[in-house]
Amino acid sequence: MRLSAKADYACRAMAELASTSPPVKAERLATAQNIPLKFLENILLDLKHSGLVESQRGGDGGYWLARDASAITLADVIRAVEGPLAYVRGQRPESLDYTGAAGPLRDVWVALRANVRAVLEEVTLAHMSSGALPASVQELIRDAEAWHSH
Amino acid sequence: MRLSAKADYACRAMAELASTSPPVKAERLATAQNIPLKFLENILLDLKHSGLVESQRGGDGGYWLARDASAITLADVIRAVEGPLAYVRGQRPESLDYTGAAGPLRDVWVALRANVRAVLEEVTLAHMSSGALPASVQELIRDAEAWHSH
DNA sequence: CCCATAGTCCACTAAATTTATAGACTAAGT
DNA sequence: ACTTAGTCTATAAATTTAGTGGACTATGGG
Repeated sequence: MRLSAKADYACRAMAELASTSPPVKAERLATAQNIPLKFLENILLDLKHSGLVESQRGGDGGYWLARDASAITLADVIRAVEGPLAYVRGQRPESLDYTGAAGPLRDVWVALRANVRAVLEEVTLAHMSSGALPASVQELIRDAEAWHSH
Repeated sequence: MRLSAKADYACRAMAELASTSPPVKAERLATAQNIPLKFLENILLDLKHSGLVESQRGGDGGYWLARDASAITLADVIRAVEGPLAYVRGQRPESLDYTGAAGPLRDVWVALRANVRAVLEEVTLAHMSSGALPASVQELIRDAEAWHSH
């Protein structure tokens, strides 16, 4: 399971946007988050087309969130630049059909997506800029670290 | 978040292997699961190099599981052909370092991976061939379907 | 014991996607 | 008018994914 650089950049740029007073220039986001400027501009355009950010041109221009940071989840951001949250072989889990022994696999992918959603739909940009992640997510991290120290 | 065709094929081939008496020829797996034969051979080679399957050449050759189906998880299979279970920009979550407002993002990716693991480390090939998925996974599916019918 | 055959093994090519860049254009402020 | 900065299209480079051809090897028949 892989998350693209584009999605990672988008999340970082949005986190930065959420904690800077608007409007914010693309160049500032690029240097703050170490993202190639031109690539970032493409991403911001995707985000704008999805209605997550708004912008203004000109000397005093820049970008800002289209709605409150608490009303934008990471899932929204990722979907804006990558399409569906979780897909297998370029298709949605439910549109795959498996024959023979692989039958149950479709259900596994559905479960997998549900668990991906459980994280990405919960975390908002407000969580990001406050630094306090939702309790359910924090618990996952604690468990993961406990696991790791074994 | 995307799972490659290779990983999907590998899981399907292993499910088939787990429910056929050995040795099984690559061609049989390919037709049973509708996978390009030559591509499947590459995948089987990866699986062999990871120690998940064994094989024999010659007229009466074929492939079989290197250990019991209940001791091989989908996570094992995916790691064998794709590398780390969940990675971002080609790197493991914990090796990324984020500055400024994106700081908490690293933890989000860790949580995400934990939740991916919660599914893939639980499901074994024995579950696949019996058709009975683990209870925790079944619950996720029920919730996902309830969600969908809204 | 050697040959023929079936089938695995490996190196390589082709296609697709992702990542990144360049430059022309448009709007906003001074 | 001039400068600054977003918008958009095209395209180039790099990486990943998908797919193929042919060499190699064990087995069974003669």
